[in-house]
Amino acid sequence: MGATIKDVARLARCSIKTVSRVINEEPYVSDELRSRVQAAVRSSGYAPNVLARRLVQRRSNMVCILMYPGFYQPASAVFSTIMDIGYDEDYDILVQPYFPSNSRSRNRLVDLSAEHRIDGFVTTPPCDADDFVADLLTTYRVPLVQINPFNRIDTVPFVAGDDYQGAYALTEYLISLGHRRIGFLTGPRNMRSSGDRLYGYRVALDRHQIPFTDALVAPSEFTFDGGCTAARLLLGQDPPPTAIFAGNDEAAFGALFTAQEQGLRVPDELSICGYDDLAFSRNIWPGLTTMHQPVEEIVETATRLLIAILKGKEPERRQVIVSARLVVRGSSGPPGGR
Amino acid sequence: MGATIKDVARLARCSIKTVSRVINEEPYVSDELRSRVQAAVRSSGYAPNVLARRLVQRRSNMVCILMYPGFYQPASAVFSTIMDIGYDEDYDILVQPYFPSNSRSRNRLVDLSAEHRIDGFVTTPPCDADDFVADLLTTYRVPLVQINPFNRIDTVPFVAGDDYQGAYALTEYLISLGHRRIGFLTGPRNMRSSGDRLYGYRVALDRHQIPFTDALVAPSEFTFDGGCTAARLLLGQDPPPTAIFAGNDEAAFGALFTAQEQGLRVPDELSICGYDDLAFSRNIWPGLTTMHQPVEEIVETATRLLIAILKGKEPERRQVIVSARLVVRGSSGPPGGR
DNA sequence: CTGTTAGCGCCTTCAT
DNA sequence: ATGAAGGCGCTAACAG
Repeated sequence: MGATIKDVARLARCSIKTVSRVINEEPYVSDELRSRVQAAVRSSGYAPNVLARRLVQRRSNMVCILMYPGFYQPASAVFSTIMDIGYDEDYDILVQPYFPSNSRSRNRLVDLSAEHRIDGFVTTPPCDADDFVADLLTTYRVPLVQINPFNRIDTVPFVAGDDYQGAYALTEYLISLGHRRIGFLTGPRNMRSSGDRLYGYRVALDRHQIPFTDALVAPSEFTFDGGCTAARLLLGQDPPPTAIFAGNDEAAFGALFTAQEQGLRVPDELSICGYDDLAFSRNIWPGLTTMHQPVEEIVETATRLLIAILKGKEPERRQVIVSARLVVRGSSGPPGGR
Repeated sequence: MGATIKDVARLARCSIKTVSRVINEEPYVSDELRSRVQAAVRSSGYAPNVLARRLVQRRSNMVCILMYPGFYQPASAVFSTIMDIGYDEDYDILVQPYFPSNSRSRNRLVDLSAEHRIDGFVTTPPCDADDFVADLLTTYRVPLVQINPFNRIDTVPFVAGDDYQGAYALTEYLISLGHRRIGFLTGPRNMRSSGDRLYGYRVALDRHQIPFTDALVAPSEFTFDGGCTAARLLLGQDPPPTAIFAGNDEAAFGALFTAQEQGLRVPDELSICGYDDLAFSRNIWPGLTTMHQPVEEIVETATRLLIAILKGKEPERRQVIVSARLVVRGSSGPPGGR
């Protein structure tokens, strides 16, 4: 059993409050007493009991980030960043899987908020497609920051990528290569970014006087399998598209797989682009051209925003939009390989 | 501010102890009182304060999983499983990045153990290559379960894949296809599984009277870039190997990339196999032949083992070895495409 | 500057 | 079967 504040007080021959002052770096302690306490802390191996502190302060110093399992991205790249923030700010960060509209997920969320264990939440898409999350947290008055929110609510802080701008830029890039028949793979309807990206694609076509064709838009659900199916659909057309812009990288991987399966040479016979720039996108042959979203940065900003709010430091911007950057790799080129 | 146990007691006209009995499902409460309390709980929206409970029980009900950031696998696939266990068993599960021998990581670990916030730990490779972890936790008497431990210590429970068996099986499979010149990509020296896999490869060669050649073994560090470099090295030989067995899937992805970069047809001109069966292995063209390690199962077993130990239910087996299964996909075939 | 007194919300012990 | 008292380890509020 570890030493408690009382043990330290006894060792340092002072009151527990003085010990408390020293370990919390409060002022009003004489240098001499301070160093006596510090010595006592060292010799006893004392460390504050975080649980007791949390109880009396009525704060758990824990935040929770809701993630939809099954997406590649959230994983490794992001965790290190998140946890580092936790360390800096003295928060424990709980990663919680959340399936929208799933009762088990919802119950878990209710428990976490009701039992006073979580000070604040960050949601990632498509978790917040389930209004339950925002409603519940509002009821319990637990602060929430959304990443790429489905609905941008004035009162809820968020950090989002600029999907419209990104999709516009990528489409324009393909057009500049000479492509005219550009297929597009969409994601779930309950995901804002999917809609915004489609819109960026449409506007870019429009600005360059390329007619929009319904038949060139196929649903991929933003998954690998969805990408395969959708790509097969588009490639079956006559004439087939010379380029496919998948609304996210996972779907693009599916499209790439399908193209290779059909013996198409990428990019000579077909250009394929994605969106997100997953860690894997540079590792897949021939390298995926995509829009880089600075996921680490987005997650970090959101988490810091939440913690700032929890600590009562009102940040100047509660709604942040981050732009995406084109990354050209081997999967794109001019139609017909020049 | 939520209702407390006192509020419920007042509403139900009984003592707080009775409320406590009801919410903890203890016996010795009359049916009538019990239902009165339950009604009061509902009408007040009471939920126990987990922080208070943790303090008085001197348990945080939190366990921590140490993961090395940068590996693909740990991520999405695994999290949902882990968190579900947490829900079942009423534990919060903290995922913590850990870099072996890194002082920041170490400090963080000290804090977590010293401040009474974590009841137990699970380590994943190569975190435990740093003896600091086991030493520290032993000192603080915090239970530990290791996944694929670097050193198997009698006193420390673990769950591990059978790397030797798996590598043996995969090598034998390649031999059965007719391969004789099989390259092997190794991982970091501080990773047990790397050594075991190499050993399985050697023994399989040996059993089939194929001479072991040093030049066919190249270091990959179990990363994509490592796989690229190592594959380039092997393919530069004369004659080049007809198959490459990468000690893990990430390195195999690198080898695959390099092969395609050099215009080699996989598997006709070169077979490539990996180990682990990452989620992505089926999504990369032409599909990676690999040994499937049931990662979810391993992580689940380890976590449940830890929680069982924490709850005082001594499990019958404290050291578990799980075997791997061959998964044949498009990246392997007979040498010379028959 | 330093110490004393009260809790935080809950569970444990021991009466009743 | 029920309740009263005490304390987990800490900090907040107020005295000295």
